[in-house]
Amino acid sequence: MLRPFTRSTCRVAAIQRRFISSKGSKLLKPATELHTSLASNQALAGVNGGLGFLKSSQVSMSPGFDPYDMSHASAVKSMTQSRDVMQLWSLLEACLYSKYMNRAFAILQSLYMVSSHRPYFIDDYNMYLASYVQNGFAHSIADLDRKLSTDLQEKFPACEYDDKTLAIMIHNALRSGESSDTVGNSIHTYLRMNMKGVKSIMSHVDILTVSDYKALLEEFDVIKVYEVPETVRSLVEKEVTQGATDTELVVESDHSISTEQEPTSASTESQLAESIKPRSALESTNSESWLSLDETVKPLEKDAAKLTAVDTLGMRVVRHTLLGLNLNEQQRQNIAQFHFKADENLLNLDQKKSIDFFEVYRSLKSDAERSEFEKSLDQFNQERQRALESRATDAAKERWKHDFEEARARGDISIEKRLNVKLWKWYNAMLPLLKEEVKFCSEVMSGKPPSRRLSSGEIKQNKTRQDYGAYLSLVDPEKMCVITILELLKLNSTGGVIEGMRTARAVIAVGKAIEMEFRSEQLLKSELQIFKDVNRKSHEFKKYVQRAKNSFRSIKIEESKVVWPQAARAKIGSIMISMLIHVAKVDLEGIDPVTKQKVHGEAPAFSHGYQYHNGSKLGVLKIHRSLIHQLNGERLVASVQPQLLPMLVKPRPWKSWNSGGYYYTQSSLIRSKDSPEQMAYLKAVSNAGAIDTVYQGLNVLGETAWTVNRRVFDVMSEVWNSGKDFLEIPGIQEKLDLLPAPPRESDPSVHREWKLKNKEIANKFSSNRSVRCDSNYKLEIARAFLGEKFYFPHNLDFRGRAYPLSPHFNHLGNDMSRGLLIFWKGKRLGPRGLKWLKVHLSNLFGFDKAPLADRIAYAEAHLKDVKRSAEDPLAGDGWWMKADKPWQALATCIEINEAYKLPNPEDFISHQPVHQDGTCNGLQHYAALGGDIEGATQVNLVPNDRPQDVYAHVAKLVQARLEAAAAKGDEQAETLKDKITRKVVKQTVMTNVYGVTYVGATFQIEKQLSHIFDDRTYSLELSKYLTKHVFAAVRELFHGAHLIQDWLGECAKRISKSIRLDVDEKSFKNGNKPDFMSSVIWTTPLGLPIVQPYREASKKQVTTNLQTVFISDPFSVNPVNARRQKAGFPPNFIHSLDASHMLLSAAACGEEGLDFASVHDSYWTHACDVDQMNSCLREQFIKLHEVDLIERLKNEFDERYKNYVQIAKIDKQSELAKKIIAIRSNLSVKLGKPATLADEIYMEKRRTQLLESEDPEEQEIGRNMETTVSVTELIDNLEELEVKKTGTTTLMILVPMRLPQIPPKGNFDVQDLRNSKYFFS
Amino acid sequence: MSLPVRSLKELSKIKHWYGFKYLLNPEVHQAIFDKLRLEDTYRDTTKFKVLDLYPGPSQQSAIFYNRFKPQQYVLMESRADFLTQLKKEYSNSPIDVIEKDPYDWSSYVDLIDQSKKLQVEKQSLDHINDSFLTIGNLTNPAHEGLLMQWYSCIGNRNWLQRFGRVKMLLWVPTSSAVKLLARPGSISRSKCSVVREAFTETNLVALSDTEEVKLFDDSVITANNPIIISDTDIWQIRDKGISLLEINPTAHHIDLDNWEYVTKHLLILKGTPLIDALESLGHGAKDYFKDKITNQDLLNKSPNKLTNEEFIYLTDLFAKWPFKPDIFMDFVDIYQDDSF
DNA sequence: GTATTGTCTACCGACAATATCAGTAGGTACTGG
DNA sequence: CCGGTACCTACTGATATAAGTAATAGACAATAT
Repeated sequence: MLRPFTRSTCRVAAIQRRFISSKGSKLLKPATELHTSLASNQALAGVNGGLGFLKSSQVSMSPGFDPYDMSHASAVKSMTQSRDVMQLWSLLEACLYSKYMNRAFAILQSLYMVSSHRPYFIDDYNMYLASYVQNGFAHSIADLDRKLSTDLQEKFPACEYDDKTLAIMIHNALRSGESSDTVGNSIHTYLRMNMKGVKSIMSHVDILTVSDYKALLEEFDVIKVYEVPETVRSLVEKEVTQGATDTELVVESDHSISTEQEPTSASTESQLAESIKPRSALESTNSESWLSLDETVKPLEKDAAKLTAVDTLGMRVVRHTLLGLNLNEQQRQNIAQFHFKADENLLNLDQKKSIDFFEVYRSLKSDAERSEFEKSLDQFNQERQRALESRATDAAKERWKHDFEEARARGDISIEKRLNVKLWKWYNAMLPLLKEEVKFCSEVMSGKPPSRRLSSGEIKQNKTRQDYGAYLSLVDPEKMCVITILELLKLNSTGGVIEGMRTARAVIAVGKAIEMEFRSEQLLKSELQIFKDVNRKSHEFKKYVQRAKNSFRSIKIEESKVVWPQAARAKIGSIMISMLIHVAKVDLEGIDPVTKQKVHGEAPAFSHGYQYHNGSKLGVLKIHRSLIHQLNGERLVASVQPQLLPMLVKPRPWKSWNSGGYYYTQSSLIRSKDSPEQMAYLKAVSNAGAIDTVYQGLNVLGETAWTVNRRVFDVMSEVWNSGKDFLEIPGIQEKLDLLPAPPRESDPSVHREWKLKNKEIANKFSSNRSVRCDSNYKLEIARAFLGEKFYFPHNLDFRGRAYPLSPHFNHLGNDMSRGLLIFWKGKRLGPRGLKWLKVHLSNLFGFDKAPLADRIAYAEAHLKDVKRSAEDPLAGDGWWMKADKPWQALATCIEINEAYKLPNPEDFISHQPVHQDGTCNGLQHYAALGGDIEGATQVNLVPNDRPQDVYAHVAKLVQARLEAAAAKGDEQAETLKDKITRKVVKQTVMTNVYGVTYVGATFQIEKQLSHIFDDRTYSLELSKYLTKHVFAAVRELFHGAHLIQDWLGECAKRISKSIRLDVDEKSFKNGNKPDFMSSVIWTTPLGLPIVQPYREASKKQVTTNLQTVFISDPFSVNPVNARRQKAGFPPNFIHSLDASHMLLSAAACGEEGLDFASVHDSYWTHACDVDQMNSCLREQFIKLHEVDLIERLKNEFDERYKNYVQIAKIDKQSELAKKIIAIRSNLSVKLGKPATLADEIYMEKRRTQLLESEDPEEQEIGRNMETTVSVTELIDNLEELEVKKTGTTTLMILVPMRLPQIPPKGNFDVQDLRNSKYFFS
Repeated sequence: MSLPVRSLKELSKIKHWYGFKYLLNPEVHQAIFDKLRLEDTYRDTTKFKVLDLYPGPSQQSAIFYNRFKPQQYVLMESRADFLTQLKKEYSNSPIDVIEKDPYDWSSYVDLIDQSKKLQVEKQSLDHINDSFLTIGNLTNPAHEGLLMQWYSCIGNRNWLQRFGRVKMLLWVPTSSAVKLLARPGSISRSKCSVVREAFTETNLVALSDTEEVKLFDDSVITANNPIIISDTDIWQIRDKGISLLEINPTAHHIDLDNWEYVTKHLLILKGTPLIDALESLGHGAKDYFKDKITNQDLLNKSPNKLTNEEFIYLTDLFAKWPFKPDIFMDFVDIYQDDSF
């Protein structure tokens, strides 16, 4: 086919178009004048440069912050140092929180020795000092003054105090209790010492408390109101103005120290509650309309009438507001009885009663009411969220205790049988053990000499205590015990272990969970510290406090940079687990094999051992059989990390690379796989404020409120409780029955068969169990969130794709999870909405390749089925179960059915997310990049009457090829030719985008063909043959796409095989081949820098209490894995584009007020908003692809990898080769030894340095310098000189790294897709 | 009739050795056979049958045949480069060339049970089978697994060992020989050496002259007094040498399932005193064994110092343990992802 | 500097081998000059 | 008092482990000659 437009002419067209659209744009050179580098990317930036690419790529281009951005030696050094610093930090932090001040000071001294860290040292010192003050080690103002001056003058002379230091001094002075004069004088001095102004000192809200500010303002009058940071200003002002006249003084019973105050009695309370009047606006509507509810709202559990209301005042307000709404009697009663105390109503993890907030919300009639309701709910949820993130472990413990005591009270004989009773016993046995260990540790840590002579074993033990001791006293021992038990139960049957788990995973998981708990606790504690004096309790005021707290938390989280090293986690975890192993016992009953008598006994519940896999040992932690049975039936929702559940309030918006998501848990914007490299880029870009669009999009995703679809949940719950398998949920399995072993003397092949079969059985068994277990989690989480309003905080994978942070239950999950989720907010269907809902149903049934009208018709034709399915899902033929995605289909059936119950179905308020999916989204982006029309048509970029089905089309092409071959007498073609269905090729076409290899595809196709042909060898042979045709067909159809794919792969290969000029000899350790260190780095259109994390793994063994574990060291400097870099780049690049598209669409939809959710290439919104979303996403796709992204990528590469060299092979006889040989021998003479590749590189480096020098003379020298590289620059047809084969006649030389030519672009115009109905559908 | 014996010079032209190594000096071969005194075992050559696995260049096969003139001599070879040569060389000779892979268990079923090209006499377990000998070359370290499986077949009394105690002469990498011959207390002591001890009497007949010799226990060298083969007699020697093992199966009465479980697990912690290592056998194993074992010395021994007798003793205790774990669940099935 | 041998084998979310020993680096105590 | 040396400890890197190698074929990298 003729392709009249080359890429460059196309570029001219694009630029001209832009010229028209962006009037007055200055910088518009003709395309031919565009040279490499960012200058041209500035021109290319065009409309979408504003998205962030431009700024970001400039930021990330400046070297220095990335460990790989320097010579090898310094990289190693810096990485080693950062590892040291990280370890020291985490130890320092642990010591401070455990109040090992001496040890902390010693660590501080070590940190001080790390030279590269020196500039930041003051932060560490401040942390120490703050803790020193907080823990009451400073006895007087003068005392601390003395300490500060000795420390900074003698111990750390190169370190200077900063404004935070002063804030700490001021805080200390204020809390010293010394005479007002003394305090005042000191404060004066401190304020005068400021480095960046008084305001800068005052900005440290994490040090100064509200009462500090107040004192400074009022009592001492040394600061002005405007110098108080904004977030606390309102608090302080309020306090000042309201002063002591405030009658509303109530002592807050704070949730984490609630034991201190007894709650007020119920009677006073109700009086108080009475005194607070509901909003007048609501009062007016109050009387008339509580009849308007259609149905009675059922409470979740009726009981708990005995519970007295003991909620705090703030919550009483909430209740009162709620009662002020239009509610029916039942609802009123529920609310009146409801226990509005946040930490007693985390979620209905227990069988406690709770209110179906969703039902209440849905029954409200006016917007005003709804918004009032939501306001109250949100406020309530704020408290609950905090309680949830910080108290859930206690809740688990309480439950065990409760079960235990209940069983004992009842004199239950089967008491031993109950799981929770056992757990409670273990917990009680473990606790003293742990406490003792903590005591030993603190003795060791505080450097106390042992009271007696120690055995060598004890000395050793104490040595290891040095490693983990500091971490062990951070979290309340009770919590640590609970966490350990829960984590181990959670990990049952993971990692391919039949009745247990991998030790390595277990120890790390426990360590991590403890760390998480520590972080939450730490945040809470410091929050209490700061706000402890704030006790004024007006409704308004509470809001200020809330706001101040939130911003305080953000500061705290952003500030914390420490994570426990993996090794430390493992060590802590192993300590905890060994203790548990030691105490946790189960009672047994068995048959003595000799006497055949029944015997009773006791054995550890957990056992540490090993198993082999392919000759490698694997540490395993087995759980005793007798427990396994119990675990199967248990609801283990408690063991879900409470910090990672869906949130009851809107996630903290993303503001920087490490600030966003949960409130008490730090999460990172990007889930980097131990890649400090990408982190470095990310921080740089984030600090430069270049990725705001990313945050924007991500925040839209986080702000979408969800609730659980109760009707679907009820059906699922019923099915679940039956224990039978249903749809994708496997049934309960009693136990694993393996086949009996064949007699020893049977043929080895028989033994082998037996082993394979057993493996298969075990595999099936454990996969079934894990699926069932996972479903259990989903259901239990869903149950806990019934009637709740919740949100999913998101972050990104390393390519920028968004994922919810909460595991198990989220909208990215399987059909079951998705079927359980609906939008909290409801929207009236309207005419379009109703249509889309029908389309959605049809899509869920797999009827998605037809024109929209047909799909609507399909749904309409099945309205009767819909009705039956919706009204009695488990009776009848279960039509909905036949759908591709049955649970979602059921949810949709229910909505459609409800809608049709109304006189006008369009009036129905819909909560069902309706999906619009890209057809082969990867190929869509490829087609847009390559501009090939045929490909674009196939993936619906080109407007068409009916959607195109790529897979069917490929199948057709293959069929045509086979027919042609068969006609020529090809037997295999003849056999295959009428068997090519869509399904046969589907997987291969899909995975083609991911770079599936010929071999891989062969297996895929074989899997399909094996359904047709019985003979395995034959079908394998056929599939080999067929794969060739499928590959060829795909290649033909997506010609442009493949050229791009190849180009991307080639770029990645060259980059990952390129050498920086400032490598040093160390990386040349194996002969003349250096370690290649450069990974592929690019910037997405939104400005997100992506670094492919594929490097050679370097794992090390870490000794723990149980065994050694194999852990990768994130701070090692490893060469890249060129193969993975190459194979991964094309799909990763495309995914970075589809991620950009998604985030752009999210942001756009968010701006237009739509609820938006996405599963990468499937975008969801309310039925009535689908049209609007469709137009948004098309506009954003166009905006994204208006610029020639490939060209821009090349420019970015050219700039980033400028001056890199690569190795090439040329003919030894060529002129160039002779020249180079001559230069080399010259160099050798000069060096007095044979010149190596490293020497050549050094020479070239020298040349580029000269060329880039400021000094014109030096530049001149540089220009005249001849190096082995410079001579190649003069050759134009370098590529032609290159020889593929190695042999005696070839010469290895260095040439500048050059990227291949961009393939020509076809003439598909992305603007066309604006009118493509089926682009997403 | 005598078969021609190809010389080293001739054979060194072979390019592909498939990672195997062969002794290619006829004189040394003769010396080895002198030492082995096979005539003592196989007195009646009229019923003497030999199966030669992976004969490769088959120099040894020819020498063997010429020397012993067995009633039947079968070569089993699967590797194309060797096969063409073998077929050419022995097409009109008393030697049978079987084109089957000795790796496949089915090859033996075909050869013996189906096609009946080789008929082997089954003999009782009170003596070494005097009519059947297996010779083989498993010198490719990558195929060590097969060697170990053959060893375990001796214990199982299946495969070729179903015909009684069939002697085997196997060329193996010296590294494997070291492992197999390790005595209790040796640093190289591992499960396979316990297997050897349990099921066989294995002698080190000859080995190439490499540094690895030092890795053997002194007692092994003194007891066996092996012939040392010069580097130059073996093609592609590099630094990894080969050894010839004479394997004489013995009779045993071991509860194999439990025995395997116990030895396998204990030898993971081969340097840990038994008292601690035992706990890895299952929930509460330490407590159980501690009560049962009265010999304190045994409890303080580490597994790598245990003799097979001691392992059998432990196995016996293990078998009698009422709460012993399910030994057949002793594997992990690695995550396999098959959507579609 | 080449010939053979070894290692992969579709992207992401994701989740991991371990015991033991030899050799070495580094620190300490002791001793002799 | 100093340097040197013997001795000890901690750390690192290498090696063995089990024992069918699931299917397949070709590129590419690593290693040995």
